[in-house]
Amino acid sequence: MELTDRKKQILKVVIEDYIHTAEPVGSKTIAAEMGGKISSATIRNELADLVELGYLEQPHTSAGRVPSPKGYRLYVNELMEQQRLSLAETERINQSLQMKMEELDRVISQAGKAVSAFVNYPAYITAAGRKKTVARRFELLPVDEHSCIVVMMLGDDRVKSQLLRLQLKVEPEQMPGLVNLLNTNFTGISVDEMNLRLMDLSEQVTPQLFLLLSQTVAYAVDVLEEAGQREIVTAGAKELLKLPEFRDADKAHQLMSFLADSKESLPMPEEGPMKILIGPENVSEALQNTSVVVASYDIGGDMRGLIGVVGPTRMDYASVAARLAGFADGLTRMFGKQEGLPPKEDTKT
Amino acid sequence: MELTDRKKQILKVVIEDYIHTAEPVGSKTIAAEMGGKISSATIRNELADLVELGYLEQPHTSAGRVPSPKGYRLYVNELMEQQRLSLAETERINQSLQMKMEELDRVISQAGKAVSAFVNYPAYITAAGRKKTVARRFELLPVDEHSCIVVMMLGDDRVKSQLLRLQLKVEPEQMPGLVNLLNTNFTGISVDEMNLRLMDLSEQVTPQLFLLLSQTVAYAVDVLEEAGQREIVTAGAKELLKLPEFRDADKAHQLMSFLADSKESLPMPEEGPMKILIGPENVSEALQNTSVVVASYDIGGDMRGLIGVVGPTRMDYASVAARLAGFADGLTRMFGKQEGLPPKEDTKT
DNA sequence: CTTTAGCACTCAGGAGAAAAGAGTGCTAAA
DNA sequence: TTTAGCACTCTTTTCTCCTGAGTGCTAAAG
Repeated sequence: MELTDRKKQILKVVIEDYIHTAEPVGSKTIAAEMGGKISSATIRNELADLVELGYLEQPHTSAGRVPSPKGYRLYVNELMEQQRLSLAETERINQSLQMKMEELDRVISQAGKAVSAFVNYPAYITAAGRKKTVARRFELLPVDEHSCIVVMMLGDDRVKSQLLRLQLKVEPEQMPGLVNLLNTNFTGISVDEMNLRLMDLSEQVTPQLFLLLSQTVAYAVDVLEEAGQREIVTAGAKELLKLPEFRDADKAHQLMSFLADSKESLPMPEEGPMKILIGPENVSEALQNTSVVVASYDIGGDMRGLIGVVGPTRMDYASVAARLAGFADGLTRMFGKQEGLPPKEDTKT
Repeated sequence: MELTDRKKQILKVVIEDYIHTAEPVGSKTIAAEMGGKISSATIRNELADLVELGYLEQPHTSAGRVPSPKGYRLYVNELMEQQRLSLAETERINQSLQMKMEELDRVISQAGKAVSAFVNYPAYITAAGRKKTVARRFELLPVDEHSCIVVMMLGDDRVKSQLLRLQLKVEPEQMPGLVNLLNTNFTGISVDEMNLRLMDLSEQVTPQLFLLLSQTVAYAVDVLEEAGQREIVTAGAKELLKLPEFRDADKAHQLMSFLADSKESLPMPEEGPMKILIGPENVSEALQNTSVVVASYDIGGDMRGLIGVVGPTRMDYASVAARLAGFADGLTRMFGKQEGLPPKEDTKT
C-alpha cells in the first residue's frame, strides 16, 4: 500500500486538527474540514491505512486517530506549510529584542523569556563560543599599596576586570615589570599552559613577585574558565501548565525538574539553522514525549547561540518554527549591528 | 471566653498536624496526639470554642478543623518552637554556599536555588544596596586608534570595564587629559548630576573631546543605573507542584506566573532579620492564599540582601524559619569573609 | 462547673450502574 | 472505488447509593 496524495492530505488535516484540540480526530470532522467532497466512510478507509502505515495511532478501538511521531515527522518534512510571519509580528519580535546592549547573560535571558512568551511553550537559550578564549592583554592599575585593578582583554574583545587585594605591599615601580611579564608569558595560551608557565616562572623570579603573579594569573584562569562555559537559561516552564498533556501535576513536575536541573542534556545540534526533534527522536529520557525545536543564531566572532522550544509532540511546529526563525534572525541582526561597538559581553568583577 | 493554655495546646497540635497532612484534623486524632489524657468529647468542646474565637475553621459541618490565618499568626508568634538546625544540616547549608566567589548575580542565583531545594518551596532572593553607587575613579587604556578600554571603579569597590569603540580617531596623547577631566568632573556624583555636568562641559571643550567624553560618560551612566537596580531572582517554582494545594494546574499556573512576572511586588520588608507574612497579610492579590517567610542578610558595605520563601499558608514555619536563618547567616558570613578580598560584585562589560 | 460517654445526624468522597455519545469497522449497494 | 447504513466498542458522564469520619447535643458522672 502506498502513501497517496489524498492520504497525505488527510494526515495533514488530522495533525493540524489535533495540534489545536489535543483530542483524537474522527472521520466526520476530517470530512467536514476537507470540504465535504469525500464521505466519512471513505476517510475511515484511508485512516485505517494510515494507521497500518504507522503514521497514525488509535488510543482505543472506538476513538478518533492521533498522529504518531512518524506522522509528525512526515508532516514536518513535507506537509507543513512554511509559515510567514506577519509584518506586525516581526515588528513585535524585534521590539522585544530592543534592549540596551548589556551583558550577554542578560540579553540572552531576556530573549529566552521573550521567545517563551511568544510561542507559549518553555524555551531555553544559550550562547557558546566555538573555540576557547585566551587572554590577549593584561594591565594593572595601582590603587593603593595593598590593591590594584587587573584589567584583562580577552581574545574575543571582551574586557574583564577586578580589584585585587594584594597579599603584600607592592611598589608602583614594580608594576610595569609585572605587566610585561604577564603580557609576554600569559597571552594567547590556554588555561593549562598558563598553569605550566606559572610553574616555570616560579624559579625565575623573586618569591614576592611570584606571589603577585600567581594571584593575577589565578584571576585570569577563573575568568577564562568561566568564559568557556556555556550557560543555558530556561524560561517559561510555567507555560506547560496550560497544556492539557501536563495538567497532571506529576508529569508537569517531572519535565520542569528536567528543564531546571539537567540543562546539559537539552538538544544542542551542531549544525544547521533549525532542527526539529520529535518525541522519541530525543535522546533524553525525559523528552520522549515532547518535541523540541532549536534554531541557531550568530553572535559574531566565533560565537554562536541556540534557542530552543520544548513542547508536547503535538506542538504547533509551523508557528513555532516561524517565530523561532524570526527570533534567530532578530538576534543575529542585533549582534551584527553591535559590530564595531561594545563587542559581545561585558566584563566581570 | 478566653484562650486558655489548653486551648493553645490544642491549637498547636491542630496546626502541626495539618501542616504535615494537609487534611482537616479531627478531635480523636488530637486526643491521641495529646497523650490520651483528655477525651475527644472535651476536645470537641474546645474546638468549638477555638472556631468561635476565630483561630480555626471548619470546611463543612462534619469535617475536622483547619487553622485560620489568625490561628497561624498565633502559632508563629507564641506557640511555635524555635527549631534548631542540626550540625549536619548547618554543615550542608554552608556547603551549598561554598562556591567560588564569582559575580554577585551568580552567587545570588545559586543561593536561591539552594534555599529552594532545602525547604522544598519556591524561593526568591535579591541583593540591594541602600545607597546609590557613584563612580570613584576612571581610567582609559588605549587599544588602537579606534578603541580604548574604559575602566571604572565604583564607590563600593567594584570595578567595571568595557572596550569602547570610538567614533573618531584619538591620539594617545589626549588620553591623560580626558582621564583627568573624567576624574575631576564625574566622580562622586549621581547619574543626574553627571548628565548636567556633561552639558556644562559641552561648551568648554573641543567638540572632538566632547564626543569622547560623552561616550565614556554614557557608559558610566549605564553601569551606575544597572548597579542601582535590585534584581530579583526566583527559583524552584516547580516545588509548588508537589503540594496538594497546587495540584490544580490552574492554581499552580497562577502563582507561578506571579512569581515569574511580578517580582517587584514580592514582600520586601524594610527591617528586621526575619518576617513572616501569612495569607491575607500579604498585599499582593496572588499571595492571599500563600505565606511568605523572608530573612535578610548582610553583604558588607551598605548592601543588604533578602531571601524569601513562598508556600501555602500551612507551610512548615518552624522548619522554614530555621533553615532560612541558617542561609542568611551563611550568606552574611560568606560575604564577611570576603571582606578585604574582591568586594561585592564583579565588573561588567 | 467540667468532663465524658453515647448517639443521632451531616456531609464529602468513592463505588457502581446506567446512559450517552463519539467513532469505528464491516457489509452491501451504488 | 466510494458511500450509506448499522451494529458494536469503549470512554465519559451522570446519578444513586453507601460508607465513614467527624460533629453537636444531651445526659450522666466526677
